[in-house]
Amino acid sequence: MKIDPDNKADLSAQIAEAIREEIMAGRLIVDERLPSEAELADHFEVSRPTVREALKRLAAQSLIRTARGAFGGAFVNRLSYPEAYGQHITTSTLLLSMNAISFDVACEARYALERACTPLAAERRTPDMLATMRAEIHRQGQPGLTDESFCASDVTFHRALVDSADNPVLSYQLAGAVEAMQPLMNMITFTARSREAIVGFHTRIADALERHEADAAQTALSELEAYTLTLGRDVMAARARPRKPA
Amino acid sequence: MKIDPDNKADLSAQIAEAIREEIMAGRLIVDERLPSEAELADHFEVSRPTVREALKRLAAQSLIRTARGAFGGAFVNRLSYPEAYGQHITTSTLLLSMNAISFDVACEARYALERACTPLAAERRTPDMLATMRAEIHRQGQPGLTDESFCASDVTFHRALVDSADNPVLSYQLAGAVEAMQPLMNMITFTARSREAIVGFHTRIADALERHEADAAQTALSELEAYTLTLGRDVMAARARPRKPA
DNA sequence: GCGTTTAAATTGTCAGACATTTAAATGTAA
DNA sequence: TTACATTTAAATGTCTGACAATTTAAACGC
Repeated sequence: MKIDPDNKADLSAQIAEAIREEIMAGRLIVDERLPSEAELADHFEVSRPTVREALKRLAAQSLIRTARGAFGGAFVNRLSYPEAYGQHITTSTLLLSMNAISFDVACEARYALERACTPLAAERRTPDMLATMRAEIHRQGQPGLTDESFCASDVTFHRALVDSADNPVLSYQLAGAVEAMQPLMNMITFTARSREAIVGFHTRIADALERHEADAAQTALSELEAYTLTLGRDVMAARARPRKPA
Repeated sequence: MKIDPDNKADLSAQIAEAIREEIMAGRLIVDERLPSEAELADHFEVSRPTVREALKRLAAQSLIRTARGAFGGAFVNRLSYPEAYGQHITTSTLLLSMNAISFDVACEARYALERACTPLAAERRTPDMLATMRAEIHRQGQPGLTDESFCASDVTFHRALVDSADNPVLSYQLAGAVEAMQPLMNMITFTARSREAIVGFHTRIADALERHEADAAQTALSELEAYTLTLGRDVMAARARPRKPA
């Protein structure tokens, strides 16, 4: 780890990249301690603040963690699921919100991925997960619920559906697709009738999973997708129309 | 954006988090310029190096970009697909390599997600994408190919399959699942016979997509999954057995 | 009017210092 | 000997002040 040519880019970025590659390649393993900031500064022939900026970059990606005090320092961090979830959700959300992704495209991706989980979920769903889904369905039927709370409950329901597949890698990958849709969904006004319809779909999905019927669950999911699409399209059409209606 | 209580955590982490929330909430919009480092230091009542560490954290997540010179500064960055891809792949790869994820679990997730793309890919596949798949299949049949190159070609083939669904959000989400498997796949020794089998599955998939037959493609994918699983299990079993066989 | 120069603003980097935290080593008393 | 308090050393966290490099806009000269 001593590559630093006559590059023009920021030194801190180069140093961060050099260390990152060491970690990605497995040459720095989990919980291994990096040299101290002073030693790194000496090694790369830069000042300590520059090294620190590089380390902060790595810390922001959860690649390292730091500890103060004697025998402290920077350590290669074991990327935990919560950390990975958080980063994935952040990235996915920003990607969708900043790139004018159409509601249709995001919706299609989300439901396609969720359907992928359904066969596994139908096979492995636990009473616990079913109870979570039922609870959220019940919450979604409450009259006083705000649109935002309804959306949040919707996310919780779908996450339970995904988690029912009992595959942490799948849950991780899906987290981005499901959570990133929330800002888009939050723009929708859920009327009493549309809520009723959605609760109906959710109930069909939960029922199907309970009976281990993957196909029925997939069908319900597809119909929910189609229904969501119509709700979203109305919103997007209204948004595209700048002339405000009185 | 002026929240900084008597928290114990690093100031640079707090400041980064405060700015990150502004961006995520949309209160700082794309291409908007942040205050200069000096102004931020003044605002948060910290020194400039501390502010800089915070900004580097954000830059590492592609949330901001910086420009030098007059009228330079830090700007909210529009997260591009390549940047999002890169971050997602990094995170996914590390998550798998550092958490003792079983080959089975990773494999199951990957193929479940790929099957989710198949119906769309069968509908929308372009001659271009088919040509890419055929080219990779041809490469995979070359005799002199190293295991690593075979793996790389495998990834390219599967990415073409995913991209055929013509949904950038789907491609982005899948990138993590497909690419992160590569280190695991690289541990496998692909014999001539296993390569022949895999090429056979790939050909069946490409043929099915060409004929717009989603079901046939999914079936082939499932069989490929099962076959990959047996290959992977052999490797993992050998790894788990420390007594070296002469 | 146009090209050149100058100035100003801003990030990038450096040096050195002090503050804070942590764990090990040491010392002390029951 | 054991338990507890103190010291010490190593490391990160933070600050101050300065200079370098870069980029744009304005001033200037022709």
